[in-house]
Amino acid sequence: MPELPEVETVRKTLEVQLAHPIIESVDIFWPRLIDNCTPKEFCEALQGQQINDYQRIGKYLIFVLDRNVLVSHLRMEGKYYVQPQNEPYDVKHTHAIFTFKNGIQLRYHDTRKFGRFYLYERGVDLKAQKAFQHCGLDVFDESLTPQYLYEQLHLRRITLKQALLDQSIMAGVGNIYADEICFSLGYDPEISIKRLRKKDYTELLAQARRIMGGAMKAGGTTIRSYTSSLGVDGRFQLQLKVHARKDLPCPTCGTPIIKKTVATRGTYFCPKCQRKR
DNA sequence: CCTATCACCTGCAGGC
DNA sequence: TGCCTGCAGGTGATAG
Repeated sequence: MPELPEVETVRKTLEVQLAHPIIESVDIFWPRLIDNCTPKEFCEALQGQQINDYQRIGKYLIFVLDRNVLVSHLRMEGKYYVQPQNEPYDVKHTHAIFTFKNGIQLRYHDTRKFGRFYLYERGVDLKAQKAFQHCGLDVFDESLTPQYLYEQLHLRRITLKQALLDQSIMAGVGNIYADEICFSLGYDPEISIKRLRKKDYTELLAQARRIMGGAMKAGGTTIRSYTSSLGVDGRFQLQLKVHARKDLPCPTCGTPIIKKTVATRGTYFCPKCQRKR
């Protein structure tokens, strides 16, 4: 479900809706949700701690507590709901509930159970932990430069789309925005990354940041049924130019958008505007 | 080290 | 209606 802009929207929403509550208790209904400790250890550790801060790196959401840091990756369908304790919830797909002292609950909902939680001691170097072992620099990290992207990518035998999706280099771009970035660059998603010259990486980074920044401003993208933790569905709709627009006219030239599989992912592009080399 | 493929899960749309 | 297949905004493990 969520790429960087959606996770950022969730982060901001939780910051407003929850502020800094104190955890009364935690219930885990799907044990494998917790990646690096047992549910019992997880629940006992969190009890009594306050949520002090909400952060994000790439697609990871980070809750900073008094003594621990809770890292949450929503993968395909993870969602948070902020609801009062007495409100009914979807028992089948709710896998974790955080109950706060003020009677509010934070409920983690995940149809496909792909999402994961990681618990760390506060103060450890997060980037050195298991959750982040394959996580590169966030799209908006100030130390992310065109030079770095060039060094990491230019010798690899992968397509442009694969490069954009590779979280170990630049973290945060997913399948939707990879297509949108390829469109704004005017490249076919399937071109070899080796076709890019060193100078092209400046534009690559600029367009990645422009697309992701615009999506964050719009509050993320909703296709199908993604709902932010506000519980709104479709209020924030970013206008996508190519993704999920098979057979619809290209916004630039009117040519029908093509859908094909690239790097095992459904990929949309304009066969006329996006050059093969 | 690099790349490709499978595994993890469930629900839904479309074809027959 | 029911069954089957393919597909879904992700990523880790594993096989070459």
